[in-house]
Amino acid sequence: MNTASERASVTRRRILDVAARQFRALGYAGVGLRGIAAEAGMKAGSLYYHFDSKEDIVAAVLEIGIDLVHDAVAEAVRSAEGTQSAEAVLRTAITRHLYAFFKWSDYTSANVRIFGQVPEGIRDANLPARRRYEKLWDEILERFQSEGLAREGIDVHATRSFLLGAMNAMPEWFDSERGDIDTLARKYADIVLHGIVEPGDERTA
Amino acid sequence: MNTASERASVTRRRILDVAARQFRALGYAGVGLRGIAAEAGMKAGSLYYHFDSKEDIVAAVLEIGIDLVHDAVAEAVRSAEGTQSAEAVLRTAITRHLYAFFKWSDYTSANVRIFGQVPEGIRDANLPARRRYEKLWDEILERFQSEGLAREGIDVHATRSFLLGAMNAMPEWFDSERGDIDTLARKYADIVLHGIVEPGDERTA
DNA sequence: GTCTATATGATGATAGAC
DNA sequence: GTCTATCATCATATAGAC
Repeated sequence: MNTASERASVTRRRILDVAARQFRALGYAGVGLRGIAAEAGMKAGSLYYHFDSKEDIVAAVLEIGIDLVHDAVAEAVRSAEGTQSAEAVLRTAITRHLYAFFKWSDYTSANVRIFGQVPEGIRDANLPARRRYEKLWDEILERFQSEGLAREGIDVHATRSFLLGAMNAMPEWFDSERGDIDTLARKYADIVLHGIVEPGDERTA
Repeated sequence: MNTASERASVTRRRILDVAARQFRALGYAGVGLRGIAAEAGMKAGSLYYHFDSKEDIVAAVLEIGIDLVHDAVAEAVRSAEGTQSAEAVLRTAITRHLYAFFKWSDYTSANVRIFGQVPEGIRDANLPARRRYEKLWDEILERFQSEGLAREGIDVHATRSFLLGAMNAMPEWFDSERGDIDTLARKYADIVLHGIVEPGDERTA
């Protein structure tokens, strides 16, 4: 790679960083190319050297948003799968998801928030990445059933949707000044693994 | 009430129904007054007979979104509080929340999706209603602790955020053709109450 | 109550200078 | 690579006829 295209890549990434942050905060239609350009240090027309359209920009943001969190969780799961228990793998996956979500939260949060607002073609293009990530979580949860650890009646699909929904809502209220991700991940894992009720004879409902 | 103002109220409500549906799908900035007016069977200028501004419309949608689900859950909780167990109350609350969320999902989903996108003044105006609803859930969860039913280390605030986040994500994937709300509510309650892992000697993580 | 007409400004996108 | 200038279209909001 020569210097020119390297620098082009850096600029491209800076534009996407800005776009992700603004899409997350303002929604798809709430973000204007003039606003993105201003925060990236250029004029609106200059964006078209790096991207073909606003849709092109948002498509890139959506894809990165899923890929970042997928790779973070998949890497941890693949390396732990042979040696660690299903419970340990789930705890690691939850921790990685929350870390990724918090760290690159602009891209992943933008994906969660604006996915339903973008033009249909952009949504369709992002669907395979989403399905792939959901499948990863289904495999993590299915181990509990194949190893006979799951309570009867557990629905993997409902459990995955429940857990991802809970985790994805985290950036809306979590304050990193008042708590840390590891502690939160442990609390979330505790709930989904064992629930809030002390086991015993209280099953009177 | 005379006939004129009654009909005005009906029209006002029809406008809000349309606005809630569009805000939910397209985000705050993605909705235009022309689009709302068209679907409500009038021209954009006519909206100003019923509302002062676009902000006025979205403020009403946000408020209704919280109030509907709050009243549905609060009514069930208050009537069951003296006679039913903490677990039964939680199960009822989850069922009511999911029903309300599904039934009036345009208003409540719009609130969840666009709350972060509206002008700051509108957000601030909706905050008391949100806080009130969160407090209701905290009280439901605190009963487990005050009655000694909760596992040690349970964090009410984290649990409430976890549970509300999970439930609020439901409209994005739930298909009423393939499942019913009661079954889903039971699964969600089972997870948050007892977790996915069969109690026993598997605590090796 | 709803209409038309309009004021004023922002939007995505393009063309061509530098 | 970034700029300026521009186009056509859209936005919210208002005024006044009916």
